[in-house]
Amino acid sequence: MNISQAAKLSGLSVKTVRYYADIKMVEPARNIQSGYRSYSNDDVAKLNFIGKARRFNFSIEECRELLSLYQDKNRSSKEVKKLTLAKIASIDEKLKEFHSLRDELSHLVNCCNGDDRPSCPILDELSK
Amino acid sequence: MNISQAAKLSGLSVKTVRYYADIKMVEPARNIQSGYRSYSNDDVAKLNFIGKARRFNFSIEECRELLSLYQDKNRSSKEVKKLTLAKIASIDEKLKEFHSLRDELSHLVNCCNGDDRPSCPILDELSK
DNA sequence: TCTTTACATTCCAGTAACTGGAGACTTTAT
DNA sequence: ATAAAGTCTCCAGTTACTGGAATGTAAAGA
Repeated sequence: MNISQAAKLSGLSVKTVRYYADIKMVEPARNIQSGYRSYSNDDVAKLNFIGKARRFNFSIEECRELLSLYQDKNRSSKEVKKLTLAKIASIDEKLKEFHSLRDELSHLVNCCNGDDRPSCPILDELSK
Repeated sequence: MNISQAAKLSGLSVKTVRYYADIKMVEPARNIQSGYRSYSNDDVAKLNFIGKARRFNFSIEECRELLSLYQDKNRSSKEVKKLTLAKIASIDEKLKEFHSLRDELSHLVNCCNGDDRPSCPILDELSK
């Protein structure tokens, strides 16, 4: 199938699918006449896999790792679990950051009367 | 003072401080002989301000806005509050995303025995 | 004073993961 | 036959820096 079909089936944009071909993550066959990329169902499955992994916040490099594990029928689940646990830990980090950020900002907003006078605790805090 | 001093006082890297000069956010005076950037206490205050705002996840463009409000003695607190509320909303968005991401991943990890056998619910889920 | 060392400058390239657009070619539909 | 839609490659831009090379200046020690 052509790239737009593959894109539609995998829920990715054509640009993104082409990008994944460029970086050799999913390299489709080529139609010899037209030079068009020709995607198999297998290629689409990989695109799907990558799309999901990206939505799970795995980086492209991590996706590459996962993909090779995915394609290796003899792989163990240990490595995948390790990778995923590390990912969870980094998400926890981010969560902590964002929570404290949110708390600080909402505290500041609550102190700010938000009228037309120049007094503003948010800016005051920022400039301390 | 020289750039490294300003960097130290503001808690930013020299590269970053130079970058902020390049993009005309904090433009220090110049020593005519040497061509070295010469930072005033006021410049350092601005750097501090920007550093904090960046840590609060404001973008460079938003920092520019805040900085101009900060430097405008006649500004109202309304605009700042508006900007900050919008920022909180976007943080809430991110928090929601990360929470559900975390939940999904930890669910998968709990299902995965993590041994040397190829069976792995994480990859199974990814490939669905 | 000379020299070494530390600090400064500019400019170019690279990061992550795409996205947008130009110009050219192919396929499909009318 | 022609027009519209799809595809190709290649280049540039995004965000907010970071790293490095080549070069110039300043400060400290012998």
